[in-house]
Amino acid sequence: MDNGSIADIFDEMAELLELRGENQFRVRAYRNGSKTIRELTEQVSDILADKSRDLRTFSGIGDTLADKCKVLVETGKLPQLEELRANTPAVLVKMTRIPGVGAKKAMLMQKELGIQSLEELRQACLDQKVRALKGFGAKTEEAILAGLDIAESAALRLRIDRAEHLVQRLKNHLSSCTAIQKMEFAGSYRRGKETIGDIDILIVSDDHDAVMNRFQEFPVLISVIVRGDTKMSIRVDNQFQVDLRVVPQESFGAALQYFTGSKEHNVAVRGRARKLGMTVNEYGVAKIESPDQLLCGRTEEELYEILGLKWIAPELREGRHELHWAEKDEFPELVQLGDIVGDLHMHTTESDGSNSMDEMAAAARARGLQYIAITDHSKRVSMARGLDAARLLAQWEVVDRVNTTRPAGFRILKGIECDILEAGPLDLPDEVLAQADWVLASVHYGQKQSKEQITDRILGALANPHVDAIAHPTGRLLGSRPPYEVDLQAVFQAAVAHRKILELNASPYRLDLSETHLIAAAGHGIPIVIGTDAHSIEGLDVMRFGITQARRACLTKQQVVNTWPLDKLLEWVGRSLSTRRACHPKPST
DNA sequence: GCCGTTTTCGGCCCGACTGTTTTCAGTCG
Repeated sequence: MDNGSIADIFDEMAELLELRGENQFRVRAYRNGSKTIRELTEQVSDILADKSRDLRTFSGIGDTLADKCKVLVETGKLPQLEELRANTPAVLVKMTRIPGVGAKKAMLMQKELGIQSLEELRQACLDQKVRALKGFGAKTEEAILAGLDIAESAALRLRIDRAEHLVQRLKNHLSSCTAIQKMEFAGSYRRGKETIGDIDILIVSDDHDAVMNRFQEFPVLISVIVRGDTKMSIRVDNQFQVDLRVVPQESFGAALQYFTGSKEHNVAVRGRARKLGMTVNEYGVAKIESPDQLLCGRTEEELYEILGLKWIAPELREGRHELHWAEKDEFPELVQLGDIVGDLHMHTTESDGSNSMDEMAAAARARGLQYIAITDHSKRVSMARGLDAARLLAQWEVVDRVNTTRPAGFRILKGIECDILEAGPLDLPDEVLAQADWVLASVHYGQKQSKEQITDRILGALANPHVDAIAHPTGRLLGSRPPYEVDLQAVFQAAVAHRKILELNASPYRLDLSETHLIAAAGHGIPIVIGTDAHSIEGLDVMRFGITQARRACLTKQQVVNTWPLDKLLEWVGRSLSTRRACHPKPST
């Protein structure tokens, strides 16, 4: 059983225990354990197999959870979970997805009315049976009826690019409101997560009503969920939720810190504050004995400082190691967009891109890049008019010619995104690949194959001396296609053995490798290339999403190969500017 | 269920808003 499955089981335990009204700290313990397991860079089974190691050394894992891990790895099942499942009607979990319905209300409705499905719940509301329950009323019943549709489409999260678009629209809409003195977008959007569950807006203003009235006029607003003195939440056209808070100027930093989260980060920050005799809320920091007397709160910097911490980049606020780093001011030097000097994954009109090589090169130069690789598809990707050997060699002749006329300080690399065929071999012969400056290998077909088959295909590509990197290594499309089955541990080991690079595909549709996988890859010392996979000039601009993802995975400039000068990169992959790979074979280890 | 520079027991982050209540529980973030 892999770590993800164990983590899923702990999450389900937490959900079921919560439904049963268990101690909230016990529930949180399962969630914390799940998070720790999910983010481990080694397999739990490997750690358990090593007698000199102990799972309990990882934070959040104690005697009980360590035992449960052992049972899961050995038997693939957890008796306590089976028992909980058997004794908890499945409809309860579904009911809690209705906004405003939590464990208590769900339990009560299920028990008193014998509800077995959401459809039965809908009927009970229509029959006005729900409003008769103790603690319920007409308004609650109406809210449940309205929320049933939302529950069906729950788990909706926006990709980061779509969230960015919504943020821009909100900014444009709100910026005309003169009552707004200051505005910032917080939450998981500010932390740069790959998908966003809701948008949080923070505003400083003396006129709360004016701000909220303007917010209420947002063109795609569907409904107002709540509106109080300082807080307002709306739902927009695609059921997505946007929260707005109006805070005083002197609390802006504390509020920004609080609403940026993550929840786990905030729990850690507040826990630290308590140990120091202080308490933190969204208005500021105070001593426990005089909670009304704020010590600070105007900026995030002063909030962290009073707790003995350096300011923490939002991308790092996930309740992992960031407080330890902030305490000692020993942060990794995170890669930045300005560090990027090359882009090694892009397409042109030769395959399925919409701009020519010349246009892509000019656009890359305009963005300050020093080198790019043209990596059109190989022939297997017939839908995309993939290149066979003859067309590819012809393209490379053009590249050679263009490079002689280009100004110094910019170079196009002869590249290819070569398919790893269903049966295993690469889509182009070695003698062709040997003439490339840069070879990406990737899986596009046969994604339903078994874990062994797909892993073998990728391991085969890594063993090929002409391949430099594996592109989008898990093949996922966020929100629409799960990753294919692949043994990434084996891929990481092979990448190390063959000195290969792995891609972080910066497209917001992919962001592949994921943050957790990047952390694991970096832990193995594997260099990462951040590629845009651009299919047009505009596609080059998705580099920023890749950078954010890399920063969340704590990658430094040194770990990202397209921050390196071209000479260093080519030396690393075993080529020189003037000679072919055949003359300079890559070392085998 | 986890954890420890006061602690192996007794804590565990904190506030806004709503609806159903006559002072607060439930939900959410």
